[in-house]
Amino acid sequence: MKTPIPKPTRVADAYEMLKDEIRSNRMPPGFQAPEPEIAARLGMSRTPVREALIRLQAEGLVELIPRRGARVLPIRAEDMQEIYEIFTSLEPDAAAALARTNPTQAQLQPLTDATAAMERALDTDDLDAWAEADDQFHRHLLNLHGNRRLSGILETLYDQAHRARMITLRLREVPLQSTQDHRDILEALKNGDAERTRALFRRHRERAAFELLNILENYKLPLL
Amino acid sequence: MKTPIPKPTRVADAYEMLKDEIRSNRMPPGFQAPEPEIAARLGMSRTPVREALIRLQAEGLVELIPRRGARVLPIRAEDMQEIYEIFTSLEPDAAAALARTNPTQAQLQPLTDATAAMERALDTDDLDAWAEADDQFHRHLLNLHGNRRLSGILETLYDQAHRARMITLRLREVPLQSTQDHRDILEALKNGDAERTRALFRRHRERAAFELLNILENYKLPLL
DNA sequence: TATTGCTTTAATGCATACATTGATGTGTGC
DNA sequence: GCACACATCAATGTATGCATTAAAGCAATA
Repeated sequence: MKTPIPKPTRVADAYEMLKDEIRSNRMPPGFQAPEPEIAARLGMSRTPVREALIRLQAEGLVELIPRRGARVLPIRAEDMQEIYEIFTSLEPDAAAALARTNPTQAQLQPLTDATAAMERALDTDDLDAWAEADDQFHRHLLNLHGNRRLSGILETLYDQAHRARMITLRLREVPLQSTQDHRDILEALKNGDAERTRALFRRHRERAAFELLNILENYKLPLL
Repeated sequence: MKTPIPKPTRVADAYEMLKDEIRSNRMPPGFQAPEPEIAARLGMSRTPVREALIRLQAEGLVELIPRRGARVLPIRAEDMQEIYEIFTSLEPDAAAALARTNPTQAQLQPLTDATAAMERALDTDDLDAWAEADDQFHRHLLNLHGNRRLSGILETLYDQAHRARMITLRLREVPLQSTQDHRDILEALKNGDAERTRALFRRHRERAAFELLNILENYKLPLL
């Protein structure tokens, strides 16, 4: 029995390409273009592009404005506030639930690896790698927890937050504390200490939100 | 300045109609039909139907199976478990945050009304009205809290859970406890007691999940 | 110059056409 | 009766055409 590999179709291509352009800020916040133009750029007709855009709109990355085309959503401090509030609610509970299952070292390996990668990245001053590893930690944690809907929701929000994080990444202190947070959380998970895991995670997200929002508000970045 | 009223377009119609059919179980879990058939039934071409279906898929109500058409997702106990776990994480925090703002009686009026409606519905043995009022309570609460993304996420999940709730509504005891929960939560909100609000809400959702899952598993309902 | 109204332009929303390709059914050989 | 190859059918994925209508440009007027 073969696993049905979803054949890459044009809609899927358009979706991937556009999402990548947006995440990478190559299509910056506020960028706007009519469907025909995007279609031309992607070398396909309007139909698959339109369908991809509908998905991206549902995921909160673009806005479809009648007669004006698709607009890449701006990065507003309020949006990040909303997003981080949700992180702060969901992730600590998910992590605590995972801790309660008394996961084995082997199971936690992806998290150990991600944490190690974060530390390595700090040593080599590679902030992009750091951000990537940080992301991986959070995603793997959710996978381990196993609630697929929860994963889906949070991944959508990670995508939304990604651009802001990349922009602010170099405007703040080296993320020593954040890296240490991960180390601590991992430790609590290994010990199966649910309450400690939850508390640590909550603090982790509260701090992250505080830092991010400070930067966004102080620097008044050109995010529209 | 006039508020731009989103003119009802065919896609929007298709979306609303299909969503309504699904929520009401007129298109029952497991129902499957090819796009052309749905389009014919709605009296429009495939294009708007397809676009509506893409949205509904993103919202977890249908599944688009290549060559087989759109399929209304089944109601599985595991899905409800996932959903209620998310409720249990998000709503208590949101309610606690609201309590922390020391809301006035006037602000809480929609919740008072909803609670009263629940009690009235119990008196008159109108379970549908009860469910409706229950829903309203939760939605209004989120509105008051103000995190739009949070509202969006939870509303999507309410929709997903709706069908299961309606099916099980008459298979369980009269929801006295649940109604009382709302009364208590409202009281805690009025008192601005964040921690009590959170605790009550969490218990409320935990109990609801327990009951719902029990019914789903025991009755082995034909939900596929 | 600012305002109003008209003309032009062009993007969307939708319908339709069509090629591709998986699913279904039939017939043949064993 | 069963398996397999093949022919048929039909649904999707995509392209394209077209009417509608908002936006932008322009002109005439105050």
